[in-house]
Amino acid sequence: MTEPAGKHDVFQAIADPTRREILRLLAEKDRPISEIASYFPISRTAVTKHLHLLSESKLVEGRKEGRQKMYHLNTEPLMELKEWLHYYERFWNNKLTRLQFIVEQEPE
Amino acid sequence: MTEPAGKHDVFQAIADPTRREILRLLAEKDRPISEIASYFPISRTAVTKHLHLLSESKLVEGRKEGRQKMYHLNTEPLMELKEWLHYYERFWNNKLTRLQFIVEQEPE
DNA sequence: ATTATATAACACCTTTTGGTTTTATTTCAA
DNA sequence: TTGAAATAAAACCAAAAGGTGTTATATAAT
Repeated sequence: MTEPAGKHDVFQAIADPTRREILRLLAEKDRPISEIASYFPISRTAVTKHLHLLSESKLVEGRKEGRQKMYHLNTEPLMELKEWLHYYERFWNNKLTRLQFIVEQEPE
Repeated sequence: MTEPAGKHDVFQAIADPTRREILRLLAEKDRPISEIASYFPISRTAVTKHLHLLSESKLVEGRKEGRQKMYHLNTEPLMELKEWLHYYERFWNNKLTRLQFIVEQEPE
């Protein structure tokens, strides 16, 4: 039981470069939609859609604050990604082991 | 200069569950197209397309072997993902720090 | 009260994605 | 050499993705 995943999982969410950039912006601090949108050449509506999708995958949360909506980063879902990646880490380890071996064999 | 990325980067490549499953299969061992396809309910042609895309992002390599084409996993491009993830690791660390604090405060 | 701000909710458009089927081409095997 | 196996290549299709613009609606500020 790994979560229903609904249709928009983390993998989907981070596939788009604009969305990754949004996450980056929210990593610095919480920001309202209009501020986020100001960083992109696309329409505010388009940014809102990206935020909705990121919301679905729980990577961001929005709270209403006066007349603006503040968005906040939530990295917890990235754990799934980390775990997924971990499975493939042994391949790198092998490579590192091999690299280590080569380095150790190198003459002065 | 992080690579031209061509249009199909790693993030895109792993966004699709079928493709992730293909990677999983190739992690066990090299396999020919038909064998890979046998694990999915979709057509062999569809699987081939996924393999092409994975090839573009260098996550797999195919070599012709007799009349079949063997595919091989290459995890190196996943490094980019790992680095990307690493940026967000500090948030987890913060959470762990907070958790640690809570646990330490807990009475016997 | 009125107006400007910030967002939400629609309707709509174009390209990409993920899939199909059909038609070659190459290679092994009988 | 004739056929079956394995893939490649092409044309096609529906749905989703990423974008647009327009029209509400709620909130602040004057």
